[in-house]
Amino acid sequence: MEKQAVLSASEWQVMQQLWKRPHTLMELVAVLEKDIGWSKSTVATMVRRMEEKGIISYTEQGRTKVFSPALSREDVAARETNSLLRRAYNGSIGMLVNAMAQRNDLTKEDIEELYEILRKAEEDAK
Amino acid sequence: MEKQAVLSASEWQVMQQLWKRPHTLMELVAVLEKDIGWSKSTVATMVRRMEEKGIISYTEQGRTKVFSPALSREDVAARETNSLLRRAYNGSIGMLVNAMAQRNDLTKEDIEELYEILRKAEEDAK
DNA sequence: ATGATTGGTTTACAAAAGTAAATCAACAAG
DNA sequence: CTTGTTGATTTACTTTTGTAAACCAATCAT
Repeated sequence: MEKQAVLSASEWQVMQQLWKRPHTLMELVAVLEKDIGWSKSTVATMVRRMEEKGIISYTEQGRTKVFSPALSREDVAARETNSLLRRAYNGSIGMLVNAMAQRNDLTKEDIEELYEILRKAEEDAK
Repeated sequence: MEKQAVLSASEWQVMQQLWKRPHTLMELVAVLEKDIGWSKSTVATMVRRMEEKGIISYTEQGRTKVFSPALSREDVAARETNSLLRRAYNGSIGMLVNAMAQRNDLTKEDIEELYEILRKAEEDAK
């Protein structure tokens, strides 16, 4: 079966950091140890595998590697969104929003914001 | 790391069938073999594991088990949606729709449909 | 130079997921 | 009754993911 997610939950953790700015391995270790309790080796393994998969890349600064995302946040978000739409909502964004509305997961503010977004989208479409 | 998805891609395949109507193992084998080329044993293993996890349940008709979903489509969809929103869009549905608009993933019809949905949502909120 | 520190690599192991062959039990047909 | 079929279970192997201990090489401080 083909994967449905671009990134696993763990990979997201690493990417969230790298999307803020590039990090050395040791910088990642520091923040991920603190935030989610990963050991140094765990972080190192994640990083190595992600590099092998082409999810991240690095440049060498002397003997230190500086890692950066090889996928943009926007791109990953869009791909996972489309994948979810296909699987769960027949590909229809309307169905998604409708489902949320039905469950009262939309606040008044959400609705206002959405109107505004649609207005802008129409404008841009012209 | 905690799971981000309620169902794996393979589990979705099984659920898609069961959400149409209950199936016996052999009915599932027939359709999944045809649709996605799974062997009988593969289907059987999937079904057993999903039953163990409590994702599906069954009643016995004589010596045949009839399987049904133990989770509603709506519920699974909502949970995966919220999980995606949190991970990829800071929890904001507005950001999601905006991202799609930005990428021209919204057709004119999508936009019309969304307006309609928002209008109804407001009405219901009253 | 030498021992501690720092940055990185190797090796490892368990759980989950994907995939399926082989086997078994019950029943139907001859 | 024997046997082929049908429905189901057992067993098994591989890949991916999560997690980390051990180990090594370079640099720094004494």
